[in-house]
Amino acid sequence: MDRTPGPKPRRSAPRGSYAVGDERRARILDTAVEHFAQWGFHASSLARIAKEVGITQGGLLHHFRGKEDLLVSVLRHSEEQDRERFFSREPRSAAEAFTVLLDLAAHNAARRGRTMMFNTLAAEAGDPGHPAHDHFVRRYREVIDYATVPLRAAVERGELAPDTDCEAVATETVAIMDGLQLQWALAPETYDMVGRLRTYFDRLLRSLTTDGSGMPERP
Amino acid sequence: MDRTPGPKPRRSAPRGSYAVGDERRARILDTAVEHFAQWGFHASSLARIAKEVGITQGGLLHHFRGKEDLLVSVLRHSEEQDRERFFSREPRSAAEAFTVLLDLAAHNAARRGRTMMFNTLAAEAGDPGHPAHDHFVRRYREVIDYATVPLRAAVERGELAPDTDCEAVATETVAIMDGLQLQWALAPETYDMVGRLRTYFDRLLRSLTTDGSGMPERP
DNA sequence: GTCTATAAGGCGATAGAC
DNA sequence: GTCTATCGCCTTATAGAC
Repeated sequence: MDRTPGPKPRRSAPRGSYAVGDERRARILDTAVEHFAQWGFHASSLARIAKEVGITQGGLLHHFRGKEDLLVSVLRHSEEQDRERFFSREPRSAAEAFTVLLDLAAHNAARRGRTMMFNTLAAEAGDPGHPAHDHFVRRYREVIDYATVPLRAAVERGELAPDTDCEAVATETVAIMDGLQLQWALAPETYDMVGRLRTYFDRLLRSLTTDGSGMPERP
Repeated sequence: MDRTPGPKPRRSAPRGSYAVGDERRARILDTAVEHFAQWGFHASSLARIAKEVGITQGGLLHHFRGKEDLLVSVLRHSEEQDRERFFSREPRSAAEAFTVLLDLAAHNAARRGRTMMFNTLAAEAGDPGHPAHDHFVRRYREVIDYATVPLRAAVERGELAPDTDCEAVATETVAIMDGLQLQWALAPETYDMVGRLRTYFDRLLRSLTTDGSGMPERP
């Protein structure tokens, strides 16, 4: 489905033979995403994942210590990609920050498996005993903190109303994105997730802006 | 459906509980909620549910045809309760409609298992092969339609801005509630879900209210 | 209404061959 | 790096006793 474009030697890669091994590893990760999306963590099966990759369960366990290790690896891998692609530099205005989130939503709509995986795992992880519980607690803390920064800066610059509760807006923004993703997942072909999000940002920004100007033109 | 041909009117027995024979059935439903919450559908186990109820798997299967029947029964039972409690009469204003939703959020925060079950199942059901897929597609359609009605009425009465996209607002409101529930589920003791929702409604209602001064025009 | 027994199969993890 | 074989346990569903 989606090929990871940048095979970078994260661990010290002596001799080229690692490239081959890493590609198999990457294929396992991609396949695991689809399975965690459809089955969640508990009901996913290493044997089924391995079979789809074209190896056996024993072969898969050469690359990952066990099921939990696979899950954590998948989550880490996925989110590192996103961090690089969307959150590597600071937006220069609140409107630009929202535009980045619209790009993210569009990207998510283009990778159904990964998006559905996050829907399912984020929900499952509410159980304190879930192997990804701590991961998601930390993730939401980070994401909301990150989204709060450009809002605060915009308030400082007088771009947004001075009494804006930036963390509340950030929380709400993350919630809306998750909620729309949940609805989108039920009918991905017909549901305009990005359009819904744009409508929301449009009104949000208008209500936070003192002079009543809305979002900039869409890219 | 199982047990339909009973002469006993299980439905609308307003005096707080079930006939003695159906009490076991109700206990199974309650227990199943907790298990579907923690494990989702696929990874839940009839034997574990039965054991917690205090019977065997075989005993449980006397009340429900199989696992899917149990799931459908749980969903139907849960949502009928909510429909009666929260959505049996039409709100008189947009503000009152939002108040009902705040009550619902407070109620959800007070029944962790059921709320987490809906988080997990709604996410899992994105898979078209999931036994609750059609159920959730229908449910979101109904909920959004239902939420749209009082908004349209409020626009007609001049209570809200005439250019309000009522279905968009309804969609967004449902999304926010789901998104906040997802975050709440990760830390139910410390997360003020109702407060967050109230903050959102406050700003939403303010931005939708026509007070005659400088409401910017929008396509 | 609940039990036991059983069928037929899937699970994760480990061990060792090559 | 991948295979096969295996362990012990779990799964849903059915059949029949009481």
